Amino acid sequence: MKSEDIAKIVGVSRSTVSRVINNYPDIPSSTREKVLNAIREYNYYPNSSARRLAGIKNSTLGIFVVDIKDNENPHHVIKNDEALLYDNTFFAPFTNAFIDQANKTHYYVLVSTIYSTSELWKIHSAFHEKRIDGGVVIGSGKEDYKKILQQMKQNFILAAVDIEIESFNENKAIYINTNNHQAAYDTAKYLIELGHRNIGIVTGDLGKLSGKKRFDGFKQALYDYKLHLNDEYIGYGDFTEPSGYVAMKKILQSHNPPTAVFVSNDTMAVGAYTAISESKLKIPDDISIIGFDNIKISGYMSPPLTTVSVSLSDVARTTAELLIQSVEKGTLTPVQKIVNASIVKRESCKSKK
Amino acid sequence: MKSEDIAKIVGVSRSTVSRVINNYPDIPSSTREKVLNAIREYNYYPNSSARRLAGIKNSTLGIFVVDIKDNENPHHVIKNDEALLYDNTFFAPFTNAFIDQANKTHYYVLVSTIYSTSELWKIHSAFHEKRIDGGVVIGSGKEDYKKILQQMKQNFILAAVDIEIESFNENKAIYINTNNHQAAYDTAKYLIELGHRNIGIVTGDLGKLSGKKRFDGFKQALYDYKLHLNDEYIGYGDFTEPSGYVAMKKILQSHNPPTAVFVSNDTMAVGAYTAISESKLKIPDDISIIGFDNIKISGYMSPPLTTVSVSLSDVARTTAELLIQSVEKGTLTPVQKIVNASIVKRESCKSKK
DNA sequence: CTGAAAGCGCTTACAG
DNA sequence: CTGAAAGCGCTTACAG
Repeated sequence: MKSEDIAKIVGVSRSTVSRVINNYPDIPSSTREKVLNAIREYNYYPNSSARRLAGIKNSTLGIFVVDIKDNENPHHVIKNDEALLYDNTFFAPFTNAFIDQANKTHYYVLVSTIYSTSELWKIHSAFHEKRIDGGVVIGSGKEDYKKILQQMKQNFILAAVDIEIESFNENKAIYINTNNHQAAYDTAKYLIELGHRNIGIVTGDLGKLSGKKRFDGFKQALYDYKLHLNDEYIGYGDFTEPSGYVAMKKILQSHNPPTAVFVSNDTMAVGAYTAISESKLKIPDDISIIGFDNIKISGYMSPPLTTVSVSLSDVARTTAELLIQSVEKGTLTPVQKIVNASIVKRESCKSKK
Repeated sequence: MKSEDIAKIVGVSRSTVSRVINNYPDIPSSTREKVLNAIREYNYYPNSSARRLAGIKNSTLGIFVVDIKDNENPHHVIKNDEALLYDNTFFAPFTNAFIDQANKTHYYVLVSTIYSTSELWKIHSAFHEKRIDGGVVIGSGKEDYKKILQQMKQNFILAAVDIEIESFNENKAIYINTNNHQAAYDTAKYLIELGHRNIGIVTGDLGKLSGKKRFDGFKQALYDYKLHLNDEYIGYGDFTEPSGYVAMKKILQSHNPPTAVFVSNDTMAVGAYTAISESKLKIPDDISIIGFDNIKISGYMSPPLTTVSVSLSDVARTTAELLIQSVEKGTLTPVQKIVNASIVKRESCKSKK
């Protein structure tokens, strides 16, 4: 069944069929109705490739979930396949919310996962082969993002979530970042206001914007409140659960361990909880913990974890909207958007007064 | 940049360029090299729509995640947007593993979410518009699946995961189901072998294959072991957390509450835990609980939940493989595949001897 | 081994 | 208001 068949059935030309499909105005409603009826009756759907070729947009957006661990420190690598993105509490909510938002506006979405630098071609091929009208990259580090930009033609409609940029003016794209600095600042401030003075941090992957900003915001708060950050109180993690465990272990070996620790994401907080319990310490009586991300597990930990909530679905919706706006317009409108986050108070922090 | 441009640069015809792209044999390696070099140098990617139109397959698979709650009992409906698929512990791992597997074989994947019967057209349109070469439906109930089949042309390559079928011979497709009956049977057997005699169940959505089979397998085990299933020990849930809470509350109101309960999925077990703790009962001392699905949270509950693990990523990989096999062959090979599951013993079950 | 040409199923100026 | 025709960028018999 092609448009010509419909045309014959109704007794008009392909042009006319095409015009009603594309909602051209000057069609008498009687003709329109006849065509529409035939389309319904014969269950006709226009071939999307032919439409694309003839110049109609694809109505497809791409999501590229990058989770490259090429240079990761060996002892952090979890070799088990299952430990890849499958249970990922960061990408899954984003992806789902993005798809929903796109679907609502009648866009399809193509999802690709990228586990190594050598798979970066997937992004370029999707764009260059014209499979998508626009796409979003999420989870990429700075270096990988640069590589992505290299082969990216200027007129491609690209969005980047949670990716650090050198200079906004140089690399045109739609940038969406959560206000990690401010949120981490608030986090430290919260602990300080609870009366804590010896405060530690488990950092995230400092190669990623979120890791760096959370660390910076945290330090800024200590500085503003004239508190010293003891080197012993810093544990370097990489956002994975085992790294949270290791980092917390290290912090607990301080001469005078901190009474509160900001853990840069909830996944690491799970590891940190284990380390703390192995040291026979109690949360929050001996040590207060505040996480970041408000992943689903966090509410079920014991004690339930106080954390920072960034609405990934808000971020996803915003991204989809901005992307679609540019696609409809046919040209990229570069923007930079900061999404706020807030503290979800549960039971892992205690007043020290 | 189109194939003609490359042809001119190299000094051959479009036909030849096309032949090297499509790996035709009889091309002298010198010509092949020249063309390949030009393609690389000028960063040329063939237009996917043009290729499709000309008869090359699309290399795209569709995932249709259906989560229709049209007829759901009002008090179970969670109106909050966030409660949709975003945190879904069932679909996310499947989707990710499926995408990975497809990507490995150089397939793209289009993901669509379907929240109501009126959105079912998305599936047909993706197929009819030739956006995908094959697709998988997951999460659909029996009735919705029937509706999907209605407009599905016989030659479409369709897979269905965890969907009950009336008659395998009638509706040709690739069916992948987990061995819910056997696993639920094992679950009950496990409790019985621990010495429990008063065993209850929180059922899942009985309109779904998994819900029904789990219930059936459970009943079969009791029957085989000559145990009576007390009506008071049955709580009807629908796989959502609140329904688990309500169902467990009901069970606990029995005259002589059971000492062990099989909860048909882990999400409901979370609700059940709450109900139990509100009744001042201890798991597993007062009551043993076994779940199903081994979602990520289950290991972090207190006590960690004993549950059944179906490897969703195995299921996803199998599905992708079967789908791709059919797509490559150009015609659907109907199959029915049962994937096994096994008990993950943790701390929520206790011997009664 | 390789080019010219037809064809895939649409859309859209162009002309009427 | 509407049809004939060109064109989108490929692939693939066909012929040589």
